[in-house]
Amino acid sequence: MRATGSPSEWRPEVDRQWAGIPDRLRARGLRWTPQRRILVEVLSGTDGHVTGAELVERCKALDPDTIPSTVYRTLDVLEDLGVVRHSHGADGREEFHVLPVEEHAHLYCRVCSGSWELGADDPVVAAAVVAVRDGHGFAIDVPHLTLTGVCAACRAKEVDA
Amino acid sequence: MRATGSPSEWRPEVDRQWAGIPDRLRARGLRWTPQRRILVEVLSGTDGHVTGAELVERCKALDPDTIPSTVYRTLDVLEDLGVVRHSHGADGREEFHVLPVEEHAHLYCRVCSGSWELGADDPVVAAAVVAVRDGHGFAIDVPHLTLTGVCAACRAKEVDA
DNA sequence: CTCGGTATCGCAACATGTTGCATCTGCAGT
DNA sequence: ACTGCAGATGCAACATGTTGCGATACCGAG
Repeated sequence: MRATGSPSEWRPEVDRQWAGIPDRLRARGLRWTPQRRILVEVLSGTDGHVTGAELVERCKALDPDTIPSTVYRTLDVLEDLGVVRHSHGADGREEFHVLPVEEHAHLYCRVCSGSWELGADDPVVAAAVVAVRDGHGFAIDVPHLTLTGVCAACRAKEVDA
Repeated sequence: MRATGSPSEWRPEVDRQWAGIPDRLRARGLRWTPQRRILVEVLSGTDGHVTGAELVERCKALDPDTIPSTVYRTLDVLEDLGVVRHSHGADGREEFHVLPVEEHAHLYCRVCSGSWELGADDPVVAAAVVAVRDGHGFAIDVPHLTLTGVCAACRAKEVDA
């Protein structure tokens, strides 16, 4: 029974995650609504990071009647489901990561506003996580982490000035 | 000429820092205004962390005509002067540190909402700073750093559940 | 297929900052 | 003391979320 009547192209790993969401909601006594469908549609076409405001915009593109508070509340629900994760960027704004993505932290340069990812498997990150856990009993949420500072390029320039 | 005509008690280390602010502003072509005097007065009586909103409230207590945007703009100026530093708490809200305080990062538990300080001289922090600098050429702003995660106590409880 | 409970929605008000602009004022120079 | 002007202020509008509440509609049971 493979590909029986499947319309457009079928990307198993990706689509299966989104297809299961309605039932995963109902299994928790939650509901599958048109508004949630819109947001999930937007998320399924999103790669990497997005701000809350960006998601609201993209939902409005699909449905001009989109209400921001509904989007934010749905994002909370989806975070409980493990579909997205949020962190706060260097400016304090919300930033959402669509899963599955490799867990990663961010480096943000306050001089040039540039941003880099730091994989959770980066030796530096891994060492810090273990050190904080052993030294303080504290388990860090790596993906929630943004390190603010000055990047190599900007540091070089500052020396000149 | 010691304590000549000094009214109330004189706390050299503390008061001198605040007393120098007007001239430090003028030296940069900036101005010393009543609104700034109010904010500096509030800051001089503040210990540790405060949110922006809290500072606005305290200024309003001294002068009901206080305008929030003026407070925020003055905080920017004072940050340039090195009088305060800001970071973003786990919820993304602004958090100001009144100097001089030892540089420190924060641990924030997303389960119990507890918060702990982590000194810049903490071996874990120091090691991470050096590692990121050597590994990525990136200089971390330690005081801007908030690590979100789960504290030891809450981790113990989660195992039970 | 209808019904009822309750999760969700839409909306309005609020919280916390940020920004543009016309007006005002601190203060350096005379 | 007076004056000019760049730096500050006040105000209003906006950006990004959050929250309370009454109305709506999803969906499991009968």
